[in-house]
This record gives sequence, structure tokens and C-alpha cells, in this order.
Amino acid sequence: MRDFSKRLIAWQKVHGRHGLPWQRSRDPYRIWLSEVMLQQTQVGTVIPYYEQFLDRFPDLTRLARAPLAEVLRLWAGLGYYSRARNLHRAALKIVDERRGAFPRRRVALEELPGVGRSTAAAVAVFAFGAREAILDGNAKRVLARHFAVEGVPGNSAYEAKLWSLAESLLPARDVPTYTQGLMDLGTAVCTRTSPGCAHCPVASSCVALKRGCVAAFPTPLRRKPARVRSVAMLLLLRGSQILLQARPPAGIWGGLWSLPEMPIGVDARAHCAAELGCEVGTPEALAPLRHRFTHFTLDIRPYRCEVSRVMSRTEEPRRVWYGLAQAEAAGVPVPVRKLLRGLRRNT
DNA sequence: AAAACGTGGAT
DNA sequence: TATCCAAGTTT
Repeated sequence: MRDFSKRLIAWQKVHGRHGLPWQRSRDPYRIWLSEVMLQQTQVGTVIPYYEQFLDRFPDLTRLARAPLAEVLRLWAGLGYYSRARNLHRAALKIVDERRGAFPRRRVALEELPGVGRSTAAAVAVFAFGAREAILDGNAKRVLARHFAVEGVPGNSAYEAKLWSLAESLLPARDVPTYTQGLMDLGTAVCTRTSPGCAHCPVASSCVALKRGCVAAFPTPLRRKPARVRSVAMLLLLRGSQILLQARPPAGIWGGLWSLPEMPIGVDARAHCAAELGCEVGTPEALAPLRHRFTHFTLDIRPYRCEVSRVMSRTEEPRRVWYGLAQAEAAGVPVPVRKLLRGLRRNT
């Protein structure tokens, strides 16, 4: 099936994307950063984050030297924050254990936290010209259709079949162009809904198209109905300042600044006194906020409380009073940013 | 193997 | 508005 890669490479040269920010460089640091940001995230969403991140951390050393909180601040809003935590850990690892020498081989790249097989392959290909196969969502969809690979995403036999196909299709040369072509074809032509088979460079050999069942690939993922979790969030105001609470280092929004939380039904004044060391006036219930994650829905009940007295000086390094603008810029999850913005508009 | 992990684009 | 899921990895 040499024709597949040949036609894809020719198509990529003419119709593929060539001006993306991370395509201007072969700096492994920049390629790596882009690949991590692009995990489960669309190109258009990534670009502004990518530019700002590189402005702040132009190279590996600057990233490794920075405090994690600063890295998370630049990542805030992009989601999947373990990516930022792992990125920072990996930078430290490369600087400390390899004297700053970036791993070049796919298997060595896979040793970095947050770098799996596909990301390692992409970095090896784009930064070092290696001959390795990626298997991202685009590649999976293109290959599943073209070769009519039956199976359920996530099933290990199915994934193994696709990996094996991806390996076997690799051309002898022009691997970077081929790899980019696979992703660009998936993004622009072999799309999830209404694929443009009429403009596809490999349509003549596409098994699904021949069988008239392109839309059947890949099998849609069956998701369980999203659980709903409710939580109260406290907007404690002391003059123009608001109390932020750091999230635990792992789990949802791990390491980000957020608002103090409280189970639904608990008395806010009692909670503030007992847990936060603050005496507050009558709590004002604000409009609830529904935030949908992939795996659950968070029902947020915000309460605005004016602090009349700070009672205890409990040493709590994970809490801080910030001005509203400063708080928004500190690196908070999206729904918290919305609450802070709403508060700023009304004060 | 299955679930956790965010947010926004597309339809 | 509701649903699916995107340049996946980790546990």
C-alpha cells in the first residue's frame, strides 16, 4: 500500500496546513509544547495559549525554573491541567537528569511524564525527522475508514490493529509531511460528520467508501449519562479583595486557584467562621451555574459574603486575598473566572 | 479495562 | 439546547 502514503504526501504539499505557529520551528521544546497543548484540544483553541506560553517561557530552562503556579496560570482555561503539571515535571527532569538535552528517540520521549506513544512519535517526527507512526483521533478515523477496521474505540485489539496499520503505512521518506498530511486530511476532508470523499486523495482505495459505509466509522463512543454534582462556592469579599483557595495538587482543577467550597445545605456563616476564620454578613445567593465536564456536570451555587471580621490567623498558605482583577489573572478554572467577572461587573 | 481528566467547537 | 468529541495520557 505504498500508494496511500504517496498520494497523501502529494495532497499535503498542496492542500495541507503549513503556517501553523509550531510549524515555523524544529525546536523540540516548541514542538513538544504544541503536541501537549493539542492533546484533546482543537488547533484554534490552542494557538493563543501557545503564543502566550512561549512569550513567558521561551525555552526549556525558563520553564523548568518557573514555579508550577506560574505555569498553571498560563494554562488556565485550556483544561486537562495534568498536562501543565506533567510538562513542568518533564522540563525539570530534562534539565536535572539530562543536562537539558532533549530526548530524541521515541522510546526516550515516552519516559517523559505526559508524553504517550503518539505524542512521542509526533515530537520524534517533527523535531528530529524520525520514522515513527502517530495515532491521534484524525489518524484513527482516516485509517478506520480507509481499511474498514471494525471495532470499538478503547478496545485494545482495535487499538492494536490501528497501531499496526499506522506502522505499516509509514513511507520510507517524507515522514513529517506524511504525518502532517494524515492529521490535515482528518481535519479538513475525512471529518467526523459529512466527510468530503469527493476531494479525498485516497478515495480510490477507501474500503468504507467502496462499501458505502463511511459514516459507520469509527463506531461512536457510548458514554454513560453524566452524573450531576452540586457544590456551594463562596465569594468572600473583604473590601475589594476576594479569598482564593488553592485546589489540591491532583484531581479536578489540580493546583489551580479557586473559590472556597462548601457542601450544599451547610450554613455559610457557620462554615466561614469554623473553616475560614471569617465573620461574615448575611450571605447573598447568586445565580447558580451549570458547568459541564466530559464525565460529569457540576452544579455551582455561589454565595456572596461580605467579611466583617477576620478572626483567626490560621496559618494557611493555600489561601490568599486578591483583588478581583488579580484573582482572574491568577489562574482559575473557567466557571470561577465567570463568577469573578460577574462580580466585577456588579461592583 | 475503565474511568478520570476541561473546555469549546460543530452540528 | 443537547450531544459528541478534539493532535491522549495516566492510573
